[in-house]
Amino acid sequence: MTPKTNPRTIQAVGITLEVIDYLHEHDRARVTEIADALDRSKGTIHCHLATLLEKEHVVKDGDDYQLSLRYLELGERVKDRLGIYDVVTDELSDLAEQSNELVQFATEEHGKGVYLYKKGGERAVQTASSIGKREYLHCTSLGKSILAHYPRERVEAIIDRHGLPGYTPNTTTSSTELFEELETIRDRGYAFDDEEKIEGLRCVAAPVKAGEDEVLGAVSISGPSSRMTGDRYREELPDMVSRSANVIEINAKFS
Amino acid sequence: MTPKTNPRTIQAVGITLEVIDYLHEHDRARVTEIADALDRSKGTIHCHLATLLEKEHVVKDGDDYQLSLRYLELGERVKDRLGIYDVVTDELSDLAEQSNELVQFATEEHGKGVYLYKKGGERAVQTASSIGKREYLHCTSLGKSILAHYPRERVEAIIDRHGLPGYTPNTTTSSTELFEELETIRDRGYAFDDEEKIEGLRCVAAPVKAGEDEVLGAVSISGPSSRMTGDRYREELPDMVSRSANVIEINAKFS
DNA sequence: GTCTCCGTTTGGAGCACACAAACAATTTAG
DNA sequence: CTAAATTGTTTGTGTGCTCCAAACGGAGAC
Repeated sequence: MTPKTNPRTIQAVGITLEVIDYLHEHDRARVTEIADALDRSKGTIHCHLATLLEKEHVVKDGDDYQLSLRYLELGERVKDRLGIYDVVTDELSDLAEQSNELVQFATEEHGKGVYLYKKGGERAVQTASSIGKREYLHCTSLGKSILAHYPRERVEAIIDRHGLPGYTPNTTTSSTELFEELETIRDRGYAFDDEEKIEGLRCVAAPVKAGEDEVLGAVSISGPSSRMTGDRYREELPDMVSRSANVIEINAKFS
Repeated sequence: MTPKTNPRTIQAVGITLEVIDYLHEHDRARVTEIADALDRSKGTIHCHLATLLEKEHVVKDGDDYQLSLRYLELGERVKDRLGIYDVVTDELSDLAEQSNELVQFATEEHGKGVYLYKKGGERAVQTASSIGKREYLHCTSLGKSILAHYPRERVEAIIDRHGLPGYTPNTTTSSTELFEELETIRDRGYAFDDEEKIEGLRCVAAPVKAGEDEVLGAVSISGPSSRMTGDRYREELPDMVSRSANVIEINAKFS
């Protein structure tokens, strides 16, 4: 498919990024701990941390290292760049109140869905996902509603990269099946997730588009299967997410 | 003073961090632009960006590169780690409403003040500072109220590193003078900024402490000198920030 | 006291990185 | 429309940087 001679990559930088990821996942860590985890010598990790410290990307507290507040700054900047963040938060607050369920907004990056905002209604389910979390696209309503509006070759590239892992009996793991489903979703305007990622959880999602081709992200409502039934699941909630997605679309144009 | 043999640092990592900083400051950039700015060859920057891309720390849009949403995730995690973020936002909302001025919260890192939250009251002044922004400590009320509770040698280390640059005629640029002022602040419990950073802007700040030694940060109120006069400037507002700082202190213990 | 575990430093060998130059693909000039 | 000028990308190459292993020094543990 893609002959793609591997682009030359820099080992030292790779190690540092692994160190950053490790600190991200463990909050704080010491030299030996990281060295063991990444299978590198203590001296190597020490040098990398010293570099990160000099550039103020980490903070040293005794012998513990943690990511510095610089990442707060970087995160804020990335968030501002999105442009639609404020619109999304406003609209999703309303939607959470209306539906009394968990509502979320996600966008695609590097072939995965990235959750940008979530807001729980009064009786909303708790989920592990939070801001910045990454998730497969093929097994969530958010993901499928985004993929439905991508050109076929882009979807194929994503499948090539990440595959179609199955989580429950309902997960779509065949690409031909997925493409059929995406077509239905594109025509209908919204996507369902009937316990495809987590058993007992049903979701509905609608895409937020900018123009004809570009997809900014998607809005979803999630709830326990016991509450997501009949007309509510098949009509009311789809209407609600579609309306919300539309509101965001319109407001996004003016920001 | 500090013989401090320079800890060995990794050049390649340094370059990548400079690339990240450049992308942070310019939102999006191309290879040649970055190469020129950092005075490196195109090929070099290309390799670094390729590495960042593979590790999904940047996104490529045509020939433009930008920081990926991964930094949103990293930023959220760093924010969560602080632990007092929610307490601060709640309390500062109240304080902004009460005072009708700009209120801010900052903490110290690498010898600079880092703004974590700001909230404008109804008539609040606009400032350039926003979340994550770094500022010298010696010329702001926030900074001075933090420094006042640091041991002398720690303050000296910070002065050694960053100096005492002057911004207005009122800026304290002498270290002996600064130490005298810090003593007064420590005894009094709050700090003033009388147009020491920006002409026409006065501020009051009080520290948020955890135990005897540790300083979590500081709360400040800022406003135009014309409104910050007499008893309001000298008594009312200091009382308000002190009370707010206290509320945060107490709530921080339980989180 | 010794022992063991840290973090840090050092020396050295191998190869990875940064450069320059060639290449390809667009865009601009004319 | 062609030619020239910029792009981004690739490749080859030498140097000097990185990574490792081992030694060092300090902090607890017992």
